[in-house]
Amino acid sequence: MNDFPPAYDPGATEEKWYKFWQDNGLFTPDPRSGKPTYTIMIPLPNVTGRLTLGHTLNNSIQDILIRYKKLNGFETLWMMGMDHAGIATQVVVEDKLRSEGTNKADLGREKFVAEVWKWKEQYAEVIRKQIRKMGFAVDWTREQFTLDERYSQQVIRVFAALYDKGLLYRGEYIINWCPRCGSALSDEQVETEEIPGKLYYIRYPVKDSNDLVTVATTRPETMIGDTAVCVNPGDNRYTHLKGKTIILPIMKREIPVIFDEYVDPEFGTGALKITPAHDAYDFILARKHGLELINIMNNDATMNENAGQYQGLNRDQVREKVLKELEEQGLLERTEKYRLPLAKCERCSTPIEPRISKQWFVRMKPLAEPALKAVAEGRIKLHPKRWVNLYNHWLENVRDWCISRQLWWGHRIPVYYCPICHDGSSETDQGMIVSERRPDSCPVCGNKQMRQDEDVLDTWFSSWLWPFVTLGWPDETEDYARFYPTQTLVTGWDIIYLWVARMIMAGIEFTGKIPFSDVVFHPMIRDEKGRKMSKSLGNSPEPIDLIEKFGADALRFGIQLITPREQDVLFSEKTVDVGRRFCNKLWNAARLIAINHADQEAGIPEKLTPYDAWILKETDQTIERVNDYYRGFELNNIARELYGYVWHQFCDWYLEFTKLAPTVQVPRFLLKQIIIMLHPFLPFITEDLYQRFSFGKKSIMLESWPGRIAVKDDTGSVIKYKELIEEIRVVRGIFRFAPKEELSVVIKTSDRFRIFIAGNLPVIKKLAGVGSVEFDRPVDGPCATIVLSEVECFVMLTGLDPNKEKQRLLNELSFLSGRIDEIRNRLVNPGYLEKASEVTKSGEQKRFDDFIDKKAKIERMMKRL
RNA sequence: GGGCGGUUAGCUCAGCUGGUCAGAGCGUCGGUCUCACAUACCGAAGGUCACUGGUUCAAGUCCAGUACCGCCCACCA
Repeated sequence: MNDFPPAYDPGATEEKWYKFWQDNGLFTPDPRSGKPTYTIMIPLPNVTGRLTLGHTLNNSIQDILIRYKKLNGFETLWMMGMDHAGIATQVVVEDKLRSEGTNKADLGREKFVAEVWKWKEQYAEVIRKQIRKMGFAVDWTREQFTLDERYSQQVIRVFAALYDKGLLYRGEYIINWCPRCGSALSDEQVETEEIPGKLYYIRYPVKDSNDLVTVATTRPETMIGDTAVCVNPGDNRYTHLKGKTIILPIMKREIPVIFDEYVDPEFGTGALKITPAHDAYDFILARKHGLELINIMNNDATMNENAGQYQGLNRDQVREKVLKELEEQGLLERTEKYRLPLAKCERCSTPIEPRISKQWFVRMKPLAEPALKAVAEGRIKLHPKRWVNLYNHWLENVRDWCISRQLWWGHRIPVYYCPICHDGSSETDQGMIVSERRPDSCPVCGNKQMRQDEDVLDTWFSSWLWPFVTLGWPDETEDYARFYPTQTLVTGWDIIYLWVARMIMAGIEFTGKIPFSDVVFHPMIRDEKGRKMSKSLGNSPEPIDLIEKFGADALRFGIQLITPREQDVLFSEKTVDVGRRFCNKLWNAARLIAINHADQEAGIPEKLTPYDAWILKETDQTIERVNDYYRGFELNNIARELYGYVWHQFCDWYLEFTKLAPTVQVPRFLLKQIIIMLHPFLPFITEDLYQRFSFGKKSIMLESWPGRIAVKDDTGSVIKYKELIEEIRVVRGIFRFAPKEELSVVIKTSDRFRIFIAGNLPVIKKLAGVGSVEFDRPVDGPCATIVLSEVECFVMLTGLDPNKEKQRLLNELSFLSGRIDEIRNRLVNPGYLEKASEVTKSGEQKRFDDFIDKKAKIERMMKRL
């Protein structure tokens, strides 16, 4: 057994088998096979960084499903690819440049983009390595990147198509502006956090009177851009302000008082200052009431020329100065503590500035309707179901999607402006062309200096096309015909809006088909104390480190084992260690079979030993349960089920039996079934064992998933035998028999079971430490009594204290009495008799009889002590 | 302000359509180096299933409310 070491060493096998699979094209499907297809699109990782444990969880679920389906005869495709991740990537590259003492402005657009490409190449390789290490069966031959040439062309095409359909528009609106990234963000790319802040009460003088109106605001600095004060028309306190003009303090600007139901009289003073260029709702009010818009900020959130003496200062500095000045003028009435939501950039956590800006938007309502229907009609199923609520809520209230980004890294917007004909306004399309290709000249004036829009598209504007562009759409390619629509999407719920809903919309809109039929949401990973994983806390382990320490299989198995269905995962290394030990257990079980059953066939013979029949029945039940769990995507329960079956049925009992009953026939057969069932979770070790045992196919990946096993033989004797052995072990423990002391037992039982025991004496002797077995002999002297149905077993207590045995029996009796009373009450209950099913009733009755039986026997045994 | 999820042994979690559902793993304690595995084996202890009502012959299991924990959405400055 030199080549079968007693401990499993993942490091020695993993790399080899991954290469083996890849070299043999096992990850690459054949579109021309007649098999049904099963496709999963990987949620494209950002090239920005390395994969986290979250990816490990996410991807291993997909790998398990892919491998399971492949074993079940499907032509499987797991599409690999990465996302250019516009802002995220640009941010990190900018940081890198800064640390090198340069910046993107110095480089210029072209050089900067080239720099990002270099970065991308480097990090894509890190991600690929991580995926290989984990054993993921992604199809490398089809790998794609959202900025690949062909992919980019389709993104641009889609932009033009949406424009032609009237689903795109450009306009000046309040958008979320990240001053740090210098770009617009979509609503979904903003995160809000509640922070302690203050509510400032500021007095605004009324023109031509001594009146003052007090407004409440959390952002006093924006008053520089105020263009009105708004009150509720039903608010009696302010009716006298009708037609009045306010003198805006500091700026000395005259602004009107407007009336709108929007204002809540209960909040603050009931008077609201309106800053249309820097607040989303103020902007809407301004449009409604025809107010002036004053933009007071630059791109980096410093004040511009409209801010007068404050020009050049940043937001915090202005706030301080404005407050100071107001105070000096006696216009700051008071301040109070207030918790307010602060909107921050998802990527760099800089506070968002709502800002007027000219951007491109997608009209979402028309896209949302069919997407809602697809889920409502069950054509797309979400797992767990409860996510449907969230999905519906977002789509029913969907707002238009701001897709332009003021970045350089991304798909440049295919819009061209004629420097002569286009007047720069957003209201007219004069001199503006939306085109997949750069137009040679302006179709109106013939000018050849057409200028392309400087902006790029939101990353998600490319990734929402992922399921079909990767397969060749819009061309009717073989891949597209065979693998689209895909089947399962596996993702975290955090991108249900950003990605899932949008893919559904895009799929239906552009291909006319739903892009996938099941969406499996998995929880988020937290550390063992329930904290979010983050770099700063240092609680985010590197998957690669864990693989090196425990093995990839161990990591995959452990993480599935602890992933709950409804709650976040609390991760700790301990769980990976459980996986590691499980692998070692499996390894050693195989090793035992290799030693003891080297020459056996890996099939089921005609005639079974009772042990074979018993374990085959257990195996069959396990297969059934595992299949059920797969149907509901309950991978945690599959891991649990297989763990329990392999360890506690197969190893603890069956393999022990095989040592004592050498006529057993199915160890090799079972080993083969077991490693096939475990293969989706533990690809490396199972392939390694498969090859060691030469089970037939070139790779375990080409095997077939175990079918159900029909077992006709009665397995009752083995089950009873196990119980008897367990009970004797308990007696050993209670009476502190020395480990090597051999017990003498006398057994009274039915003829059948007596014959069974007599024919299998080595088993009870070894597993229960029994020296002599006698049947039906009168028992004399103190003994411990074990009562099972049809069996009485007396363990001779030579030299031991019978009082302790009495105590045990008393305990047993009191337990039984409790159970008997409980069931009796039920059985005489008229409601129960009327309503319980026959199956239930007969089961209960049988249990009742068993207990009564046991009790009577124990009572008899008590007398004997 | 709406909405969702969770609350079961010390810890992390299973418990589907109400009647063997009071479970597993880890941890703890006691005992074994038994020739596949001490990365193991054998055994034990530990919970009135968050709380309060209700439905039912019968409730971790269904309903309502309460309390904590977590999350999502929302234009109250």
